Amino acid sequence: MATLGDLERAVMDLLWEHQEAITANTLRDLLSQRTSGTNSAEARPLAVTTVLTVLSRLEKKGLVERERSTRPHRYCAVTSREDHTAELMLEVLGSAPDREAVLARFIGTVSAGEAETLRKLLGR
Amino acid sequence: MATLGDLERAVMDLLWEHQEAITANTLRDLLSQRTSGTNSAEARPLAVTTVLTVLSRLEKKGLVERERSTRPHRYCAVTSREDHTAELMLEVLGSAPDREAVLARFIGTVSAGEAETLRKLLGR
DNA sequence: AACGTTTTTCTACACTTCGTAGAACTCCCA
DNA sequence: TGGGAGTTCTACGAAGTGTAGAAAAACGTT
Repeated sequence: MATLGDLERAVMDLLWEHQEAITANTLRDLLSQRTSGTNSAEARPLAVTTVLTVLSRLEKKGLVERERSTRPHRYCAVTSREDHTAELMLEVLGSAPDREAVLARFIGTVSAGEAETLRKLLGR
Repeated sequence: MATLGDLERAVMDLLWEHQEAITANTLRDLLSQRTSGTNSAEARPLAVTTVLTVLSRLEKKGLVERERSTRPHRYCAVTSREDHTAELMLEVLGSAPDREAVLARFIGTVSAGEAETLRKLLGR
């Protein structure tokens, strides 16, 4: 229950960037901007229904919450990106019977600066 | 390119448990054992071709290597489970623009014993 | 060299997820 | 109460996965 598709991912990224809840239309516009830079031929923007479908799926997955009170519904991410990512990492780690060995490998790969941060976070 | 299906996962787990390369038939038997405990009605064991299909797919994904020299081919995992898991964790972390914030959340969740291990691994 | 057995590859199908969006329905304002 | 904005329903194609039969290849034995 972890992986997201490309579009789902893009939507989550936008929701995470915005602190405020936003509408499907706004999202559609933001998505168009995002891709117009990448693509040469100005790809056709997505239909709003497409965005709404994706939002519904994300809602079902528990990643997105919607305000039904306002007329154009507004959507926002349930958890912050950091929390979500950290949770994912734990999910990956969780399935291992040898957590410490995994952590050892993991630590060996983070950058020096990050190692320093970790040291501070771990205290003393 | 990260997620595995249930059967793929089960096969990888068995390959990781075995240090030696093993055949599809052996795997089939091990898989049957594994499920017979869980399931009451002694589910029908998998066909060998099923196991072979899964092994081919895992090979294509670069997770499994096969010895073609011996007649019943023998299969083994390319990387250890720890390495694989650590890599997955990095993959998850990698997509974050705020790696340190993620690490902070992550660290906050590991057990005290693991935190101790991490402290040692980080040195001084 | 031919046969039967074992092993591997090919082909196939059902089911799920995801991107994509039209059709149909619901709301609300003028 | 009619029309436009918004939402839900329904649908379809592509990809990935579990599953395995059919066909092909390889090998040991006579």
